[in-house]
Amino acid sequence: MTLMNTEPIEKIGFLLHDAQRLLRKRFDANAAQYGLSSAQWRLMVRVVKEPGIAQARLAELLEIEPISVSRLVDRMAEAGWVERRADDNDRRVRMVFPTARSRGVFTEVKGMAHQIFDEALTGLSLDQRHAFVHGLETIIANLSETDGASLGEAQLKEGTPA
Amino acid sequence: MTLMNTEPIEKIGFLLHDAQRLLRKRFDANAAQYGLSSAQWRLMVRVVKEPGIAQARLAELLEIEPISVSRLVDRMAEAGWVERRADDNDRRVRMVFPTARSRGVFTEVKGMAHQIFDEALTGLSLDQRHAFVHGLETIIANLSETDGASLGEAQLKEGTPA
DNA sequence: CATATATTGTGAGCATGCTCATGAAACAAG
DNA sequence: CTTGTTTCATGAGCATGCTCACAATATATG
Repeated sequence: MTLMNTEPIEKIGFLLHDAQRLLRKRFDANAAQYGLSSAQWRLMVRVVKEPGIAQARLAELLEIEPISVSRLVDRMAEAGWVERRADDNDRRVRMVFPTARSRGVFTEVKGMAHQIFDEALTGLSLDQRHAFVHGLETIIANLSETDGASLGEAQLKEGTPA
Repeated sequence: MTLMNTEPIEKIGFLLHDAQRLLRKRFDANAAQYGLSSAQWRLMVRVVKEPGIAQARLAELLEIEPISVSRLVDRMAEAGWVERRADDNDRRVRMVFPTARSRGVFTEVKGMAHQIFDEALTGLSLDQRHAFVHGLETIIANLSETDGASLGEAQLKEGTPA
């Protein structure tokens, strides 16, 4: 099936969707033994790296909405992964700290994720891996430029810094 | 910088996640004018290609659970994208057909998706695009093989915590 | 035929994302 | 200080996925 001379454009939407879903499923299946989801893992990484981070900052880094962070932290606090504390300098802010339990499993889960990624990339040479990462980074850069609607509204956002 | 062996590995989870999310957001933003989501679009493609397809078959093709198809078809039937009909040969089955409206916008949305994919891949040569698609297909193949838990069954399950 | 098993679809309820709206607190001008 | 604006967090409610459970139907087997 290497006769695919038709442009790969048609397929990338479905391929990207499938690859991401499979990777997330695999991570979730392995992290379930810790009671941790992939969304919670992404948040935990940030909190462990920057204890006391504000939820608004987490939303910015994770590129999800603040309300989504709110719900995620709700469940993670209840599960004992993080805890909220008030910020004495800004009473609007709820600082998020990792628990001892978070710090305990962090390295372990990180290693697990590494194994999964390694398995996912099995069969690709170093050059091929770099080419693949380059493709991902290109897509992210292209679609981040005019993050809203592209067709029909692209003009409106020209020259918008961020 | 001596051994770049692990460097791309660390990032691909987050990169894949980001690229897929951006692509989906861009599609949804543009398809919103039709009142169509990306999940509904994926299902519509299958239904237009194979009118009368059973929900169980859709679940298999879309690689989601039958219950998810059920809810999706519920909303799409209500929105006038598809309609359910009984199968005279198997009274368990609910056949799914595209409406005239579906067939009407199909080509249009397909073109829109193509434009988005084209924009996403801007700056990549044909070779680079093929290399990227090859990477995606490799990941999908690697993770589809043992679709369940990999490490969970192999090693880590020994000392199950919690 | 009768009974056991498999398949098809769905209800209940949860996780993770979203939009829209709102309250509390901080900040900027006057 | 007062007022208007911005920022931070969250409530309400929806879309899309999931697991678990179950009813209806089809199929295989004794």
